[in-house]
Amino acid sequence: MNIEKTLGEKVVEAAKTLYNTTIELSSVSFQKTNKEFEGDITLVVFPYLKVSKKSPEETARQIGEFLKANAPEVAAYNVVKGFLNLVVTDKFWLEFFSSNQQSTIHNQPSTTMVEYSSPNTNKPLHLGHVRNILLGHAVSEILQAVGNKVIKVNLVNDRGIHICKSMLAWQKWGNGETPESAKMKGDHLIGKYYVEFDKQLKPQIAELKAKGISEEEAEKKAPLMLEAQEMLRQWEAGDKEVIDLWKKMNGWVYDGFASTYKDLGTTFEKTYYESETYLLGKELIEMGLQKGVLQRNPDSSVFIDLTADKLDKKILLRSDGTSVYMTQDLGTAVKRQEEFGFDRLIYTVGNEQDYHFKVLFLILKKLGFKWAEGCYHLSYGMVELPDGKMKSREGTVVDADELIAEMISTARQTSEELGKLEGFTEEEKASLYRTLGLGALKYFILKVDPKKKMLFNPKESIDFNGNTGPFIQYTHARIQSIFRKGGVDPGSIKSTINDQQSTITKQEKELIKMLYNYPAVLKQAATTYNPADVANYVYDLAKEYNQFYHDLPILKEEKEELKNFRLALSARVAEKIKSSMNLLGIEVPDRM
RNA sequence: GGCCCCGUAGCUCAGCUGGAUAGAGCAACUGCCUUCUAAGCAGUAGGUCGUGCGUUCGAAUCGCGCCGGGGUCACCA
Repeated sequence: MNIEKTLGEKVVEAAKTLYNTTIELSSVSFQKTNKEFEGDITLVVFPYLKVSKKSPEETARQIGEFLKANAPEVAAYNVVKGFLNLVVTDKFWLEFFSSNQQSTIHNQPSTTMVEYSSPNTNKPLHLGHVRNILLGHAVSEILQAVGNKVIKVNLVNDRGIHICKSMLAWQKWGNGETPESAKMKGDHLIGKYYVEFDKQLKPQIAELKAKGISEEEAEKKAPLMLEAQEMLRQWEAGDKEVIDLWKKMNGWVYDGFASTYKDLGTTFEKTYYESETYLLGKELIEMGLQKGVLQRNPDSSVFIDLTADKLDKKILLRSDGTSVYMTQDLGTAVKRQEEFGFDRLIYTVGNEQDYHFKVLFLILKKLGFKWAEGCYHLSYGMVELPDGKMKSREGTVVDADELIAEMISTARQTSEELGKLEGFTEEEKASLYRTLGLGALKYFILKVDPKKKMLFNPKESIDFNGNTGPFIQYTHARIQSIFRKGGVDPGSIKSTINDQQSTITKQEKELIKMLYNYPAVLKQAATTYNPADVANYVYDLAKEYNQFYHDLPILKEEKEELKNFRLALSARVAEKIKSSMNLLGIEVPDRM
């Protein structure tokens, strides 16, 4: 059931009959009719003037007349300048609605791996990570909804100098403190020592600088820094004491992350650890050298020359034979391909790494991996605060756990003020506040186009009115309330409206049209990896429903037939709100 | 400096595969709860779509230049 296609074919016929010309079906495109004109679907006739050799108005009129005579779906038409507005019959919409069919979308199912989150283990998650996690999760859900097999993976950066900093600080000043003894989440505890390290390091650097050593040099030569580097060497050498400490402290961090992931409602099929992948990729270097794709410097470091592709030269192996970030990413990608045989691999990583991924994918192609075509960098903009960027070092970060707690508490406050929760147990209330607080946060982040940077104002961004998650959740709760009041089971409403004689109101038709559009929206969101398409759709749907709800009686409608139709319509809208929101990782309550 | 991204109402964002008088929300102002949840609905006000050329019957949308903001150009990750 596809009205565009049906009418498009008729337009092709019209061109044949009226102007004796063959036009391609694919070249016929319709758009939504503007609100201020009558009609559902509009054909812009300007492109056909050359063929018709008539004025825009006359051309539109002729095609309109043809369609009205030959397409049973067209009830009427009107012409405004070169715009042919077509009114689709109520019968068509009602039949679509009562058939309860999806206007199906064709999609090549594939196996898609989505990498997201990818945290460091030396500090807790902040708002930037939240955007990453929500995006990765939502994109995974959307891809799955259109029929792909999705494998969600996380790549944890659990090794390196930054972790040694936290370890060293804890060793020196921690007095054996644990998350239990400090009553702190593990990731926050580690973060505390990471900050402590920096605090202790600063005076050392200042001291060296006072002796006339350059800033850069001072940072490297400060005693604490030397100790941290020594610790990293011991880690790489497999020193048992260091490894044990590392395992213990990472364990704390993972417990902390697990709880944040749980709050955000995401899970991973597989977690990769850099401590296990950082040596990967070296054998690719040998292969690349043999293929002549890579070159070796006199100092025996290895690089690839991408200047012909308007990129730079990139080192892939240091002169001491150790690998770099890029090498590791190459190796990890190959390993993943071997393990899962994906068709697509999506990296959810901030846009500051655009260049890195451009290079990564290009090297994979040059090494001869065909599947590199299926690699994609889901690049997203930063989250900025009113006073600028978030920087961990400067403490200008919005902590994920604190933010979540704050959203939940605001939800509680708002709910208590409104006082609609009579009969709720304390647990039910607590669960609702979570649903609402997290709904507000997730929707706030996902409604904006991923590739754009976004501004988060802690004071103003927590809103529950207007274009927000709770507004949409509220609409769902409202619908469920109707069913409760009417003692109706939404699953078993029989809408037996007689579509021969009945007409539908503007509000009803708009809702049916939106239900009709859902698959197209989903497809669009999936092909552009953009959850914001779903977010904007579900907002529009909720807004449209609220209008319908306000303007027309549902339970109070006296005609049984019409009442059932409106109940059925409400049920279908509720379903769509629920499934759309679930794609965004947002739950919808039945009461609020 | 080279390359990449962005610039739409006071604020936060839609619209961008070219189409009609550029849309929402927030903030401001005004109405609507003895009627299915007012976290709602309706309305007023707010825009030379950064700017200048160009392509086109038609440009917020495409191209080029300029201005402004951000990112990135490690044998760091």
